[in-house]
Amino acid sequence: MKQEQRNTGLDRETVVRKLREHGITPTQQRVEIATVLFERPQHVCADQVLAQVNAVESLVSKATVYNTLGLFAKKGLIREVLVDPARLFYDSNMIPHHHMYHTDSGMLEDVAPGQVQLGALPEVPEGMVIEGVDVVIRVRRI
Amino acid sequence: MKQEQRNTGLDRETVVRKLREHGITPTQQRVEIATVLFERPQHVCADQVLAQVNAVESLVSKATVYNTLGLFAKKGLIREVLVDPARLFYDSNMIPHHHMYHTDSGMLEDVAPGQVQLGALPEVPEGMVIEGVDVVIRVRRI
DNA sequence: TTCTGTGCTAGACTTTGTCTAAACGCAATA
DNA sequence: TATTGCGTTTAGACAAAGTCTAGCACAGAA
Repeated sequence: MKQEQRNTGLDRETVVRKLREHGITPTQQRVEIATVLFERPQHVCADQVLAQVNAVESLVSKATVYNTLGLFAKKGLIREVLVDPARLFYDSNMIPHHHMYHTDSGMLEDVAPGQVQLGALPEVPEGMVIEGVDVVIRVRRI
Repeated sequence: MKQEQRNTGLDRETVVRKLREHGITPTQQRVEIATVLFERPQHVCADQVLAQVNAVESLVSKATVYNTLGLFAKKGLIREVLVDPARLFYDSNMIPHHHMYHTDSGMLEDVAPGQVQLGALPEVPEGMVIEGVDVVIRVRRI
């Protein structure tokens, strides 16, 4: 794999710092993937990340993309979004928010948390903690 | 395929009526599948339905199970539940409710709608309607 | 230098779900 | 009774997302 920096808005140092802040050892491959993820706020699946990372030249393998996305999600750098039964999406926007999913087009939109009033959550069983609350508003053409 | 009735709580006529009420032609296979789904309120994936339907003798093919579950969901007889990235679950309980998902065990629990106060929903784009709002509370062991 | 642990990789593999082409079933018609 | 037609079912091939395995590379410690 090459050492050159990808031409992007986010510089390498910022990405490396971000990884370190989340307890992730910043390897070449992880930095490449993180750079793609944070180029712009977006919803992506593993396949798209793989394609974007390797767009110019082959930098990262499929296994590493899957492993890395899983690691990033576990470490709280990105968030899994379950809307499409066929594939798992990842959201690089960690500011709390919900989603609106267009079932006919597959489009996924962010919904500001203020736009959905989520009140009292139910009791959580003893010894359990809430990992997250996902709200997905499914919409379609009339 | 055999004509015998499965030994269950719900009788065939009730199931047939239920299918008709949802505009579904009640074929032998569809009745078998619906019977399994409504034996008790439960969350099942296609694989489990396939196994349960064919537990005693081969009654329904894989393709038909998948097609039928899709049809039932489209017609509003059952509901798709997206919690596990690896497989699609179906919920035969159509009374509005939410879900609590145990990420470490894969267990899926119902949450009464009253336990989550969902307030004002966001504006829906022109020409679109809300198909449903899914709330999933992900919990895990401390 | 050798050992140990972590990360990366190609490619095989698994699993869920879809597709296809043929056969079936049943009702309506002749 | 035979025929036609349409929706349904089927076995098995297929597709696609994601996981696993075994080996290699590299860095730090002994």
